[in-house]
Amino acid sequence: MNLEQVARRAKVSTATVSRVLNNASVVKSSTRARVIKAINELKYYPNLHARSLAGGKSRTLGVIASNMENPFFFDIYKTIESDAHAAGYEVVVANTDYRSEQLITSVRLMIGRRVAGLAAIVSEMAPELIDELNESRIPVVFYDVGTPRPNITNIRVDYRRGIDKVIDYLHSLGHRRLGFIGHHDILGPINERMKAVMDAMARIPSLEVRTAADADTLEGGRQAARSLLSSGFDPTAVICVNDIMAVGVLRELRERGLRVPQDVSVTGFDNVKLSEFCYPALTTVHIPRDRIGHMICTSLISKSGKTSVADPELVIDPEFVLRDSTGPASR
Amino acid sequence: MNLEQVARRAKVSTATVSRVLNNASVVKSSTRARVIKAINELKYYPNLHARSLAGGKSRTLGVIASNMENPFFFDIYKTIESDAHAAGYEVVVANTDYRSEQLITSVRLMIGRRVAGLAAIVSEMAPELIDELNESRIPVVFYDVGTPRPNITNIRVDYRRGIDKVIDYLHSLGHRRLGFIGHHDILGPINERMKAVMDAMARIPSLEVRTAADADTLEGGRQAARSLLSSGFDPTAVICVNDIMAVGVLRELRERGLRVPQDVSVTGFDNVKLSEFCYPALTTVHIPRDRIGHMICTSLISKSGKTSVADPELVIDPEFVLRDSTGPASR
DNA sequence: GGTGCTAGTGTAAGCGCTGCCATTTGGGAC
DNA sequence: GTCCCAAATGGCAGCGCTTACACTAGCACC
Repeated sequence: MNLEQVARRAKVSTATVSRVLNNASVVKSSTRARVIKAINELKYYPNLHARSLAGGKSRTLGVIASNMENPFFFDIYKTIESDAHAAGYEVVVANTDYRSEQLITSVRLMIGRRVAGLAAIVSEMAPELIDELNESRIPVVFYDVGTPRPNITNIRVDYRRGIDKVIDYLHSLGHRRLGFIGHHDILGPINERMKAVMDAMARIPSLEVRTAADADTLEGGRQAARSLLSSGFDPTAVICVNDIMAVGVLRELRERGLRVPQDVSVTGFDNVKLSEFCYPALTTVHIPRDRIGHMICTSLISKSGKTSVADPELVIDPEFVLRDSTGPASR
Repeated sequence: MNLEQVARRAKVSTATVSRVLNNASVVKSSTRARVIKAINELKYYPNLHARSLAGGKSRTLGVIASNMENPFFFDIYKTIESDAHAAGYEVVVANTDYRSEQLITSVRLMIGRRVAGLAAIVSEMAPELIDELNESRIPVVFYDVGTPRPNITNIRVDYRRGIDKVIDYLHSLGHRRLGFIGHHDILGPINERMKAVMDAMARIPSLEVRTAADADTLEGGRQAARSLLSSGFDPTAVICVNDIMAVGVLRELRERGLRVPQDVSVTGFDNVKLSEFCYPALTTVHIPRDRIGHMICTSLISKSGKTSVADPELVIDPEFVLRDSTGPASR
């Protein structure tokens, strides 16, 4: 089933069918009607591969995320998807599981698909990609990592400020022994969130901080809490790198008979929907995922075609959200 | 950057480069090495569109789900993805948001992409699709809806049995006034879960059931609970169509000062990871999402190529999981 | 020196579209 | 009736790849 058969049936040329399909240029409305009739009768759906091969473009955006299982990433994805659909684009996703090897594979896959734009919402990085990406001439947005370059926009959240807000708040409540829970990926000394915690420690001398890490899942949060606590360390507050892990921590504390916030305070990050629905509701830091999604889409879709010269770095200042999982230090 | 340039650089023909790329047939290892060198030097990545156009196939599976935001769907997707990758396939997803109009769009998109196989993990349906799908000759697996046909495999969970297990258990604890919370999609009288509840009511005369529905999200669960309770109905147990909505219900009850399970029992469905992490942990029904994912992949990948004649209908019997959100009826 | 293999490569015909350019058609204007 | 100029269509060359099929060595054998 292809253009030619439709053309034959409608007694026109393939070019005309193509014009109808792309509702471009002027096709006499009687002709158009005949073609559309043929298309429907034959249940014809254009071969997208042929289309993008011939057209050289693909009206598809690629989204690569570290962990779609975490609603944080998914929320951004959803916004991108709906914006893209509104603009007539499709979206294809890929997961990296925080592995930069997988990032490379995924980027190459996207290049192979000749996507019209690529959003990398990842915290891992692979330097060799920058070159490949640049040569591919695909507009790219990095969220979280990377530095701005021609054709590459960067969107970042000022995690440091977010973490600082959390730590200052906890400090004001008398907390001095803090646990910090991250996922494996965040352990690298280059990581900004880790650094923020460490810097805060330096800034506020009375602070004692221990860290633990595990997978970026509910279960990972629980495991990390377990290893943090069973080391004999006895924090009055646990700061978590995100809400999902915080919910995991909540469970571990509950099972150990520790009350939140009376015995231990817990904080999340991201302000994912779940943070309001868990018990107790999490004190967290809001990251405007919809705004990020919109920014990404705008940047990608406006850029495809035009080669913007100066690509800005956009930094977002996250907002502290007080709920029920934090309280005065108990000891 | 294309095959020809690589060929020129390696001083071979495009056919040979293609052979190397598909590591097919016999290529002298010295030649192969030269080609690979050229590929790397040029940072060449094959145009996937051209590939599938020329080859007529696409080594891509399509997955269409009703609501990827719900981990139930996502878990199945994840399994499919990892199985697919292991078999050298890629996966593309689409969401329908329970709208059959969107289902149609997505299916056509997948046909346009000439996917090697299509998994529809949806509860909505559109009859006209069956024909289109059949004519497209794409192997299809439906989860949850539809009836088996040539080239279409069906996988179902016996929801009725699951619901029955829940109702019987609650009944044995003395519960007589039950709330049933679903998402909008489930309201249709044809829906099996709804029917199961209604049939149970008929089966056990002393039962009184009221239903409420909202979106398939945490917030939707909460809203549905709100409308159920503010109608003046005072259930001793609330049965939820899935875990996510149940967690939403949990919150609403908590905010109304109702204790779970002392005042009201709550049950979920699916046994999503979150059901263990919320408070109180949900009594639920386990649906083996990994098994479903494997079945889908097996069916799709083995089928692509061979035209299996008899496509079985696979029915899964779900298992009751007792946790902390249920207890004896209070009144 | 022929003949018959096989292993390794090259040639070229599409795959189903799009987009440029050429061609036809149908009215006015004269 | 002629001429001219849109408006509407058709023809066809690619897009970058795969895949018959054809071809060339190189070697063993009679």
